[in-house]
Amino acid sequence: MRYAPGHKEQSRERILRAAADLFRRRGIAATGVDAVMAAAGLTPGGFYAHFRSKDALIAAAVATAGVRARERWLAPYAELTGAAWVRSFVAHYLSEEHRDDRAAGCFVPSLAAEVARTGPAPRRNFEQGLRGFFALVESHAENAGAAESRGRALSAVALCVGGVLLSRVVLDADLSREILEACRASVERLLEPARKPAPPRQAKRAQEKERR
Amino acid sequence: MRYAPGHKEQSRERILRAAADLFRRRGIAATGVDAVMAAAGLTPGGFYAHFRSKDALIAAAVATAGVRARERWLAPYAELTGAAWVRSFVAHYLSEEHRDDRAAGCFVPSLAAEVARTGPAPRRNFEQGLRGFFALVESHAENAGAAESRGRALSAVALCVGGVLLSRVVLDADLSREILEACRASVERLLEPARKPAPPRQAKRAQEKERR
DNA sequence: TGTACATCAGTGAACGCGCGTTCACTGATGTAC
DNA sequence: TGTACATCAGTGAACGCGCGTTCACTGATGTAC
Repeated sequence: MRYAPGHKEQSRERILRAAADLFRRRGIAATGVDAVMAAAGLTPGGFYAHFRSKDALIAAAVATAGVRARERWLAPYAELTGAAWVRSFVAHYLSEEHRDDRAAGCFVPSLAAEVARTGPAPRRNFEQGLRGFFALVESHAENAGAAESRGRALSAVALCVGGVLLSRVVLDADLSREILEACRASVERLLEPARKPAPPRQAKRAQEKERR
Repeated sequence: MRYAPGHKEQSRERILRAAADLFRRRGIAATGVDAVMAAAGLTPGGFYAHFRSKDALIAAAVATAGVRARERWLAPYAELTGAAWVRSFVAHYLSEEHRDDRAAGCFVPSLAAEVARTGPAPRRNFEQGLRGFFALVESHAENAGAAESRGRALSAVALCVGGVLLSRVVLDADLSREILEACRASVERLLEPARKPAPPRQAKRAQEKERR
């Protein structure tokens, strides 16, 4: 039905978005080319005018999912910094909404394990998205620039990813919420400035002040 | 070739171990029944004398992988406690050896995302193994019994799982090692007793003493 | 301005292949008499 | 103790189906003269 010349790039975008969504929701191996094309409003035969193979689609869709994650997690509270940013970020990332929204959620918990088993091209693109995630957390966290801030950012991301992953696999709704809550608290604790030997309660008050 | 009556249970065990290994290494959706049976030294036709379907195998293999994880991570340093146990545990769990040994490694980073997309039976078995993992960390960590120890244990597990997951997907060997190292440090920091307002350096010395 | 042809961006049927599953058959062991 | 039969624990070929991929064809748009 769509024959208009000059629209090929738009079709490609639709295919990529459909693939990024379906891969996150159902898994890469479990998603066929036919399903992706149908979700993009096209027939299976046209696929190979856009991509050389399913492997090529996987690599491109991983990159797309990374870019969409950046849009989702970077833009909304870009003006915040320090403890306020951390609080706002974990409240969204480690939320029940994000846990339940696999299709539009972060690509890392959904795709990491499967991408780790693929060839170098998808992994390269995944790594690029992941570096962006690391940089996002490092640049907004309280102790940006400090010697240990890089390691803190890496492990804060690992903790966020692990938390969402575990909260999704668990059947017990109470346990799932408990995991999210525990991870929120621990990420905040991890990204606290550690240089001050002050007891935690005073540190918390200082953060509250800064938030206003 | 194996016709001896009374050996059925052993065949079943071999199938389960082969499935648990292959699922972790190649993924659940990407592993066929034929491959599992071949790895168990049997032909594909015999499979349905042991399991009603591939779904039934998935549920049983997840349970098997959970039990084997318990053997691997519980037994070796069961006599240690507190900071010494934490140090020893993360040194093994967040090691390059574990990262590179997907087949015999922990089932959580390998299978969580895929199991989260399956039916209730595999997820139930996965959850049971995960609860064991939580209990393992909570019971050995320094602040066992404290009010916050449960949340600390949950998030420490999430951090360990996320760390291994990210270290596996990344192509850059330096970044992969950096992730593991950062997570080791952060898990130790998370499981530190938090009540003492002492600066980190003194706390570290105290842990070193306890280790001897 | 109209007509003929080329190109774009698909359609839709077909291909070979591997998957999960079924089933008729078989060799080794156990049991009855 | 020997023989006949039943049962156990598989084998191996076949089935339908869905997958990734190919290809002849087609309707809409652009270009030449």
